[in-house]
Amino acid sequence: MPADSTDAAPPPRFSVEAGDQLLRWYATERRDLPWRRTADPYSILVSELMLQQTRVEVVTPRYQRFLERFPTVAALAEAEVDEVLAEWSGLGYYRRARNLHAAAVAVQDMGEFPRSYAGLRELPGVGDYTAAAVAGIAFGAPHVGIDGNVIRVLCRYFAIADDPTRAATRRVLRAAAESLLNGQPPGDVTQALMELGARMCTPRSPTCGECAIRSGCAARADGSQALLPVRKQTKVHEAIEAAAVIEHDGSYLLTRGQRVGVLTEMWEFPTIDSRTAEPIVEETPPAVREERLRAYAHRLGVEPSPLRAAGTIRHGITNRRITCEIYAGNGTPTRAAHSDAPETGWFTPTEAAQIPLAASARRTFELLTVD
DNA sequence: AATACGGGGTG
DNA sequence: CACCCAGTATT
Repeated sequence: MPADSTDAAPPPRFSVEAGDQLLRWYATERRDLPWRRTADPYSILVSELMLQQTRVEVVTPRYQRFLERFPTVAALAEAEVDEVLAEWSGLGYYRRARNLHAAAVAVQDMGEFPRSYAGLRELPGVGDYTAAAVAGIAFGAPHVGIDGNVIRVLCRYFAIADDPTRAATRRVLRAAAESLLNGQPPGDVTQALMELGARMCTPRSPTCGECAIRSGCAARADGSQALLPVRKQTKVHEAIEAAAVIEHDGSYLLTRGQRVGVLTEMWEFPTIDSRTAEPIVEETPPAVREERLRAYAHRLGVEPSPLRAAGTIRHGITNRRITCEIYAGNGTPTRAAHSDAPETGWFTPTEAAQIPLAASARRTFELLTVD
């Protein structure tokens, strides 16, 4: 034991006054978001899955559209996964869409919507945060959802400089958050903390002078708000790809299943990189890239014309930054694809808008029509 | 505990 | 361009 263990700091807790200040601020200043207008657990679950690692501004229009298409658990459970993925296109983290569909099927099988943290936690795609948030918001259960916003607010308010990804730190944060549950509606506690994190206690340039709980904030007192929460840097890998845009009678060749762990069910243009059967690396000359792409197209059962360089798109998938060169030309389906080739299809741009399309492919379509 | 998983908005 | 977002599942 360290020698100073006897004067360890008391566990951080909110005062009753701070809790009142926070909840009063939330009651008057909360944004009118669509998922705050419903008490339907299914709708709230949809919003929470959609909001995982995705900003409110991006989610809002997509949430409305999703619920118009799949208005109930039953409607979603009866839909095909492909329909759900198509509706999810562009939102990223496509496992969420499959999980949401599977969760709807599970709820149908259970006969009723799980109302407890433990019951919700069993649903696919529902982790600690989402189970706590839905339990509190939809059912008034005494749980606080702790997401990135809440972690930031708590680490600053209590000047917690420990790594918030550590289990011990998470326990401290949870206890601190739950100290707000004293007589307050749990759903409002969660959403008030998140709202504060999104509007005042922002990652950069927080507006501490306007914050509802600035008087008790330890980071504001010592000026450490810009340094909290602490985080370790993530390493980003550079990657290079080449994609073939092959047209035939107004339709374009797309594939899916060409990658291993990523974008497995999303349609893309045929793409090669350093790890594919027709590899390219940074040093590969353009003529060889074009040749490898044609070889790939050949393996897909297509006889391509020579391909011309048509531009470059930059995009990122999680920890990779990708430079993708586009090579465009014509091609004719000639025979069956090689047995281990990925799934292929020909789509007009209109048809492509209705299938699960990776964002890079959407960007590529845009690049072509702008020319 | 570390890593993979999308995509986009923002300073 | 770096950071990071209403995180989860897997290793």
